Amino acid sequence: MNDTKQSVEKMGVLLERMNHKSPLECRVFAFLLISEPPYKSFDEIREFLGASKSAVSNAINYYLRDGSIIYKTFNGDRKRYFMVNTEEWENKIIEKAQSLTEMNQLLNEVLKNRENSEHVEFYEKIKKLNDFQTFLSQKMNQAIEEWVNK
Amino acid sequence: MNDTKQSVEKMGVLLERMNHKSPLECRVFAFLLISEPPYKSFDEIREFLGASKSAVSNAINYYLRDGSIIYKTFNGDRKRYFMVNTEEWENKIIEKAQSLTEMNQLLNEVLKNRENSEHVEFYEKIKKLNDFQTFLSQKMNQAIEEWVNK
DNA sequence: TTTTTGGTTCTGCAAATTAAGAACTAAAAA
DNA sequence: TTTTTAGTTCTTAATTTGCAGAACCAAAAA
Repeated sequence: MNDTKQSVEKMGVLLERMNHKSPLECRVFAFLLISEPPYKSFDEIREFLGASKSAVSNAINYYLRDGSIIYKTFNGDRKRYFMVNTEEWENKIIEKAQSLTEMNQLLNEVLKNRENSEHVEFYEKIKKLNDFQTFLSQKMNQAIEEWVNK
Repeated sequence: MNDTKQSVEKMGVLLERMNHKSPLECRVFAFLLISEPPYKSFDEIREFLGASKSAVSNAINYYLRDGSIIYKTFNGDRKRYFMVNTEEWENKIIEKAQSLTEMNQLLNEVLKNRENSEHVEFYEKIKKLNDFQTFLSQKMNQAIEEWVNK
């Protein structure tokens, strides 16, 4: 149990770095990832994390809207039980892999601005980076497709 | 010129999202990416951005330490001229690409915690995600290697 | 009908971030 | 030697973020 708390903190920190969300949001997600059972009620989450209702409510609703978590209910129990939506997570992985293309946008903007630049060698270096970047994006898309149709 | 200001803002925003640095830091970098010539003095940067010396000083020193920018000097001119370090940028692209492996760390932590879980189907789904994730990381590393040794 | 449950929304505070401004400094120029 | 240049560092102010606490609300239970 205390073990679980430590794991939640550890994974929480990882999530903060990866997903760029607030500490509490990350801990909510981390908890749902390793809690047994993998679905937990509002109040169980709140109590485990020792956080306020408002903070938990906002975190949960953020994830619900975003599709990262879903909830199930049980007969004769008014509570909602929240759990990680693994289907959506696959999409998130794909998105992340494709986020390399943001870099492409940037590099293209640079190239556009430098079309008529006197400083050709700088232009060429940026172009090279763009080629590398494009190459990686392409390989990633191939890899994703390969996995999905299999 | 005003065009340049707009481009700097646009790229600045992109950089904020991608690199998670402060607005001014992002604008300094954006400016160096498209300024003509591609090297600019402290004061030229400060003036173009309409920012304070302290803010510009801190931004520049951040990037210098981090390797993202370098400077050159000219005979008979005491000023340093700062420019984007394209070599380092390639490394940054690689780092970013490899950050997919952070996800692996997380998924492994989840699996470790769930080894003895009753909820096998959830475990299996996470395992599947981990396999996907591992597959992508591997393909990414292959792609990087392929590009670098070529 | 009143009370309880399962939350949601509003208000406000504390901490962190961001950047301005002014005082400062080391090296070069005059 | 004094002054100027090219920044750096320190202090402070303004936002922004993250969250607690309390008031609130609709549906279900009593």
